[in-house]
Amino acid sequence: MRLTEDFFNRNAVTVARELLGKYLVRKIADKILSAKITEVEAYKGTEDLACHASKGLTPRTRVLFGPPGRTYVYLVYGMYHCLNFVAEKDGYPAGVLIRAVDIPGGSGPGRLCRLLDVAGEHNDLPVDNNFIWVEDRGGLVRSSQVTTTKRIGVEYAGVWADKPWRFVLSR
DNA sequence: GATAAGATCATCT
DNA sequence: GATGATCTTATCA
Repeated sequence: MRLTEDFFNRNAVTVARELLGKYLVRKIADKILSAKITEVEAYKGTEDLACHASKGLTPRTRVLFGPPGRTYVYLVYGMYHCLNFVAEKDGYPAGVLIRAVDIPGGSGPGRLCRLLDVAGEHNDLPVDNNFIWVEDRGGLVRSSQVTTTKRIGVEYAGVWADKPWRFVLSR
């Protein structure tokens, strides 16, 4: 079944952990693509220097402060997009970055968005949009399959860079 | 196999 | 004017 706002309206780290094993579904025209989520990272709060919201509420981060479950798509390094889902209650900035899904060549957030044709126009879509969403297909994820590590590419964030907020699903 | 550099632009200072 | 929640390609060993 499709995840609703309630799923995302919780601690961002919990949401990230539980997104593992769920299915990312992308609808392009009348074609449906779906893939199991295998790698995520949580970003939460204005104190988390690795989180975009640490800059405060700006036109760009406005989405993160909004209601949970919405999409947050942004451009990094001028050429790649990253796909996130907003977490926690309306007014609290947090999000979960989808780093990888279980499709050939789908590892890495940049490649993921290129393969699924996700770009800037998919930013700030509501939970019940008809383009991209997440489904729970009932598969159980054993804790022994989950690897927890620090987040990638955020060394500049000081102590926040060491937070174990990245979750990887192994086979 | 490993490391280095290049591409490229919205956002913030 | 500087800088990234990245990936690909080139060059070297």
